[in-house]
Amino acid sequence: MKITMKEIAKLANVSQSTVSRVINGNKGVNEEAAQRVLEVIEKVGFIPNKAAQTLKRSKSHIIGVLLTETYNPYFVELIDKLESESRKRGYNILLHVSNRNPIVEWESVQNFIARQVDGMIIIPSGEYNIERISKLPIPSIVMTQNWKPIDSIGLDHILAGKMVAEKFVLSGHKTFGFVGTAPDEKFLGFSSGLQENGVEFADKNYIVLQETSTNNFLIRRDIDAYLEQAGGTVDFTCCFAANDIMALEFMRAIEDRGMKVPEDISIIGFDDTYLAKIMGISSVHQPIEEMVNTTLELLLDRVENEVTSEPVQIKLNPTLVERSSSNLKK
Amino acid sequence: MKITMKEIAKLANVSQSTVSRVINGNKGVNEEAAQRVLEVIEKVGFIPNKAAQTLKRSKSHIIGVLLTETYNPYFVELIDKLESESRKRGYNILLHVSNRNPIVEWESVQNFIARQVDGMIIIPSGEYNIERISKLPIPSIVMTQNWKPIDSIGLDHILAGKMVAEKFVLSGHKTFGFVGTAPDEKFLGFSSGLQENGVEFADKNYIVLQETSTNNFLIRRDIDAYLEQAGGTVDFTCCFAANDIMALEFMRAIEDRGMKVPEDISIIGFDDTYLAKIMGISSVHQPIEEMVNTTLELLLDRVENEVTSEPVQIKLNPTLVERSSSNLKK
DNA sequence: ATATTTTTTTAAAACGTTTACAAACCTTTC
DNA sequence: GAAAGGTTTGTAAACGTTTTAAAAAAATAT
Repeated sequence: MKITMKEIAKLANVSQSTVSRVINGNKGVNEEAAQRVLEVIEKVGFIPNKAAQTLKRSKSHIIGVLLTETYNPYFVELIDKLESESRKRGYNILLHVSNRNPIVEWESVQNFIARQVDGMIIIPSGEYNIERISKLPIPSIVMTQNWKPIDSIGLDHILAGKMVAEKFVLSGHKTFGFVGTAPDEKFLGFSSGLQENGVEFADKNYIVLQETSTNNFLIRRDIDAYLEQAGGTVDFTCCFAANDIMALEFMRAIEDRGMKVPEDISIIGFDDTYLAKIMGISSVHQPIEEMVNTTLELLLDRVENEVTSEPVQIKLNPTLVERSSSNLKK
Repeated sequence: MKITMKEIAKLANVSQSTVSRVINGNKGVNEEAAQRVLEVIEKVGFIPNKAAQTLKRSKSHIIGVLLTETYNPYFVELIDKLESESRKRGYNILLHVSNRNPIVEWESVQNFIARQVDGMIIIPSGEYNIERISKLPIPSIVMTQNWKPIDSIGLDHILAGKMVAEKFVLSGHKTFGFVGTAPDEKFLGFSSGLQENGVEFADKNYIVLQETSTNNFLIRRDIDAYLEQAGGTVDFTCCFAANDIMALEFMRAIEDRGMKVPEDISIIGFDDTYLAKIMGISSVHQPIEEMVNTTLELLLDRVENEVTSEPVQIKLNPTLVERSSSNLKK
């Protein structure tokens, strides 16, 4: 039923290995014979079986990409770029989404292995599986945050937090808010940045969001809950949000309650996704293009050159894109 | 280097075929031997090579998913659901993005074939490749719109357009706007819906957006251009947008110019993505869950049961979710 | 002419599985 | 105690490629 190199060989009156050579552009094939083979291939529409190639070559030209979630447009912009850049380089993308479930995460990694991926790009759900992933014989790289004993690439979140803190302080703000899930490097940077500038972050101004991957409406729910409990207002004049959706939802929530952005409250988000651009939200820029290119370069270098140097942690520098949601001094 | 069934066999003191039987849970293996095999597998962490399995079984358990673009959150919600549901059913996702380029689209399909996917789910860039895709020996299904000689599933866009038209008319509107790329079924339904209700759509109220997949900022640019040319205002009191982003961008654009939504203009978007939910935009709902489930059911039925009945076109019914961007009569 | 080198071709062994078939081993049963 | 039956096991072929090693053919030199 299915057409294979064997039939091509028969039709072109050569041996199978000759067909293979032609397909792979190997030297030492008579010009005329090669022509005949190509014609037959064209005529019958033969497409080589990559499962067989993978088996024989021990190379699949597949990259496993594991996302935590898709509700954040940032990850989507990332995967879009990843797909096109990988394809350009001759690799295809096998996609998994862990929904921040460490068990699913590990299963996905196992699946990648079973599928013989040449490399894996992982946005981890936490540190749960980092250790064992780093021990795998397959090149793997962690994106969007730096993790320790593994190749990783990400913005310098600490620095980003500090940068925002400094901006706020220099613009005259005295009280500060933060929207995010459990305290992370962004928050760490933010609060220590405040300290370095002689002010203190007040814990009650931390709007804690439940960690969630599937349902972004919890964000608004948690923000509303916070605002209700706080009496419909807020004890700070500027606010840093851990991503653009949070920034947007926070903005909508306080505007619904009559506060004005940026007059009453300045807001800065994170990721600089199209959401921030559309909505005019100031945001810490993620250089997606640079990130993807660097990631693929490193990963494919490991894949193709069997380099086994120490894992590296690549930190990218944050920049702030100012829009109408914040009123900052230059 | 790489560990195979052969070593497992040796270590467990059985033949390779026995190992295979154990792994696949086949009957006729001595309980004690099976136990031994499982222990060895566990101990050395053996994972069967799916490339070899694919080759032998002529079944990859991979589904090729081809998207046009990712800027529209609707497609993202779709792919997220597709990934999780496929995984639940034992299939993995190979992802391609065509960026509405018919050549890339066809290359992706060829790649799917080479990769031995069991089925393909395609959001097409147009009709360019539909014909030849429908002729492939691999089950394929087109999503989000109905296309003719191929399995397809999508909202009834005509009906959706009519529904919106009717809603607007019944709510007392007399002038109507539309935001979208080249006229499609949504617009067709919308304008014929108006006609059926005794009113006419004025061509000058069609805000034409350049077809684009990579850069959503063109949307705002085109809307601004239209508004400038129209003197900063608009000749209609209600507007239907072909997707939620367009609705959102249009809303922002007219609000920036001092018009009020919904007091001056009612807006209804399309897809009912989280964007619409967050921003309070009325929108025609896409039943993503139902769509994905129906798609997979049909596709996997074709894959697993070799059913070769005629292609079907499945039409889903639109419903309208009303939010604060429109002021409609019940 | 033949010997030598070079080019082109083929046959066959892998890659890691699954599976049809046959062999070996137990039980029963008469 | 042998025939019949059922389990369990192993051998080997196959899936569709790539690639090595060797054979064949062609080209060149002597």
